[in-house]
Amino acid sequence: MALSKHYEPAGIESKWYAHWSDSRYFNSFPDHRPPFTVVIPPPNVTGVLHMGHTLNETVQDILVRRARMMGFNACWVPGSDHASIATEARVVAMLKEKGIDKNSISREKFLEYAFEWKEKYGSIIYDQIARLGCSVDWNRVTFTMDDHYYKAVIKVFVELFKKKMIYRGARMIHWDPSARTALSDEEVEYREVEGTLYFIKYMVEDSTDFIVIATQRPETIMGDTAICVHPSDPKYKHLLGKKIIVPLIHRTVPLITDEYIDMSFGTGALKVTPAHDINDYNLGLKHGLAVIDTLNEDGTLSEAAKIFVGMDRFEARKKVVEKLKEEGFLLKEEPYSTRLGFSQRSHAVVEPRISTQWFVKMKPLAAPALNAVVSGKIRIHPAEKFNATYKYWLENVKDWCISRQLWWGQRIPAWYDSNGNFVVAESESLALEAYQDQYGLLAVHDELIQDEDVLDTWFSSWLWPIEVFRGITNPENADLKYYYPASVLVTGQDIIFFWVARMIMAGLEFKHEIPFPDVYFTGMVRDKQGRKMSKSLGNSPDLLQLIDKYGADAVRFGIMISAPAGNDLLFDEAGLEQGRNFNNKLWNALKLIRIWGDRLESSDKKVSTSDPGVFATEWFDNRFSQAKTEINKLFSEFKINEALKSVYTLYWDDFCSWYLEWVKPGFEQSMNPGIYDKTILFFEELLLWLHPFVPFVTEEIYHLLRTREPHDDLCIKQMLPETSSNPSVLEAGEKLRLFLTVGREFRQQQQLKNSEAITRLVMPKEIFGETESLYAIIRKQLNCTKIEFKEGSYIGDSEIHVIPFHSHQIGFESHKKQDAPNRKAELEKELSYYKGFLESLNKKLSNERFVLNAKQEVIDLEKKKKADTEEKIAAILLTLKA
RNA sequence: GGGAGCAUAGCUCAGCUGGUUCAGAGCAUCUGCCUUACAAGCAGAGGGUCCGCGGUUCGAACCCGUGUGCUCCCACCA
Repeated sequence: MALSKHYEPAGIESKWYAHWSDSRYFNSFPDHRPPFTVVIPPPNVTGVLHMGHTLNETVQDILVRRARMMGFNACWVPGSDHASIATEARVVAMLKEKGIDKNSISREKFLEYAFEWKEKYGSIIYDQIARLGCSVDWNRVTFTMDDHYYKAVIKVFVELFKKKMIYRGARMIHWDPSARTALSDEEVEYREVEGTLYFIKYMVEDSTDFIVIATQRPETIMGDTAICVHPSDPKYKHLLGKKIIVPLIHRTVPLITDEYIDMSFGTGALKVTPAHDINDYNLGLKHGLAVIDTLNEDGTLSEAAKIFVGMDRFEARKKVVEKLKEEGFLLKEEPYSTRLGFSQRSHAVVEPRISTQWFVKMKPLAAPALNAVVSGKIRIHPAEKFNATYKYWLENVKDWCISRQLWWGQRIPAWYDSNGNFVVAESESLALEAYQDQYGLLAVHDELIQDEDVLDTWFSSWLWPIEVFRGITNPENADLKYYYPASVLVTGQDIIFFWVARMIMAGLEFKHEIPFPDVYFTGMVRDKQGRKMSKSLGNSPDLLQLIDKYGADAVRFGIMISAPAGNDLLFDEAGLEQGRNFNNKLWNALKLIRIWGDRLESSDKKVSTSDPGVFATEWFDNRFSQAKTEINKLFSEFKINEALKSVYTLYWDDFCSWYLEWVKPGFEQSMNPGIYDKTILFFEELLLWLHPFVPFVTEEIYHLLRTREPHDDLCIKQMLPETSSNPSVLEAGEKLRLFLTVGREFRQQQQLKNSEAITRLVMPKEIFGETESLYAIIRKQLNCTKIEFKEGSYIGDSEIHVIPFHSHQIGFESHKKQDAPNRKAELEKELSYYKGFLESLNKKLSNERFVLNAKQEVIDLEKKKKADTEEKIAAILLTLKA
């Protein structure tokens, strides 16, 4: 069968993914092998995979596939997150298009629509995960609103409530007026915004005196309940104890003092609006001020505002300014830039608002979670970048607002009677029992009503590594015991607090065990110019289109090759092209080897010691071992992109450019079967090491390389263990490669055509020793008919001499150009080089600090270098004398 | 305002314990090649005040100080 000119991924990818799935290779069950568990960071059910996910999933798949091939029972659990606010917003919008108002339908009806919507769109991400080649266990798909998961969240809520770690209370929280729900602190994003600072005149009661207040939010003046100045501010000394009149509404408020005030900012006087600013709220608490909430849930002005009631907050701002202007209270306006909080989900400007919400006490959870990282039980990669951040957040953590005024999510399991007494229980019937225990019989005409609110999405996600194995709902099950804790968590650094820290808390709190020993943070994926990927910029490519264009392997390759651990990566399609080229390079080696297969010598012919393949195979064997050690080390340090680079070089340079060229039979010559078999083994093993990165092309090639038994598939083959490599063979290989490079250069300089042979090559034997096969490579690669070994002599005039210089560089010179003085100069140059080196070594070794601080092996190494150098100097001196 | 990280070739980055395997890799660029697996390739080349300044040291890309610039996190002063 003739193979196509280029590797064409389209049909091949779907074929193998189907085969892998049908063969249940990725379905894991507990057995005698050690487990390797990864839980996917569940993408939002609303979304499609963007390049950030692509990077994450690729990293996970590389780790999972590699573990599977190293003898672990690999289990990668896929799933998705119900993403309460984001999804609810999408469903509300969808209903609106249909002409349905959310408030006009029942909660039950709404949830029906939501689940319907989820069924329709939730599978998109799963298709994408499959297209990317992810080896997830599709039997374990988990959704955070699955029945068992729902129960787990409720169970945990009740448990924490019983431990008094959840409480209900009125607090100032971030309010999203668009989604009409509370938000946690982490769900608020701050952005720099150009605004205006308004200077407003507040009259002093019974006086013509006034105080000027600077504010950005004049629409909140109706909620003012005090004016505050610094106690020692001379500007306001004479007014202390007076009353101030709020403009427009003519409310009389006290003038209070507090050290909190910055005398130099604005006018040094602050209007205190406890209902609409966190700092004002705290001042209000301290000074016992009234709280007047002038806003409704949707951001319109409330009755309490007295004027512009029902008007949107931003509209009202304009009107208030106009009115202040009319009445002469507005003194001036200044442009002012400030940071405003926006809802991460709805992007509306958030309002600080006092409301009754449910909170989790974080201090008791934070301490063990902090300790897990500080003590090194959990290792974060890269540590230097995130350890400090993690530590700081946990040391300064505030209570977590977990209630959301939404319908899509786990409904808070609290039941209230008409007097506001409440109980928390896992079900309504249990609630009734609990109520009776606590408050006695429910009044005849009363009933228990469940809390309308649902829980923060992250209050469900934090159970992910446990409940995907039913560890909350069925704590003693075999899966949990086998798979928990997970082996590694791979996720984006942006959710370190939302998710990672809280999973660690949950793991320790509910299972008394860390959820994973290693956390690998991937960077943000940005575009070529370093901008964030976003829909509005149109710089976020469509994953499926990329896969169609380049193939999944190329996408995986492209994104990994440019993703240094923990650093942001600039996404550039050039990387995918490189990946495509790489896949093609694999394809072509396959073609070459198959051609050799058709040109085998009769099988009884032995390999002669002068066959180039003898040294070539020995060298590559050693080179491969060396590379394995290196790659394993890189993986253990989670330097996955460097591991890819390493295996890339091993394949392209070492295997293709050197090894294959060395063993390649000459024109119209046949291939030695022994060398051929060895080559296939090398190639197969290379495929094993490449497979985690580029699974499809390697599987395809594996099957085209020779006929296979059914289910002899690459993705479940075991990698051979690391072996030690022989340094002297490696060194000879290095020298040989250098020799050939310089030799080729020399041919070029001499303008020798490929067909023109070098008739005689004169070289000292000590460069390579007695390796017959190695000289065969030189002869073949440099097209040289004869090599002669001479000790530093120069004969004839049509030959080429090989001159060694420096430690292991090799120079060629044609005899014509070679003069004795030149030779002497070369040696002298060399001598001064070695002398300089020796001097530096001596200094280093005689340096007290070096000797004291360096490890013994380092010192030994330096000593060895010194001895070698001395030897070389002696040899050169000897030659010079002669 | 507090904290963290970064600054090395046009771009993205390696560079362990300070030294001569230290000035590197990949990509990009340029030059020459359709050489019997591969032009999605091969063979070469150019390109750097290792951000500036000062210090420690026999010796600094590496350690210390300082300045500058960038990035991120936290806090959110009207």
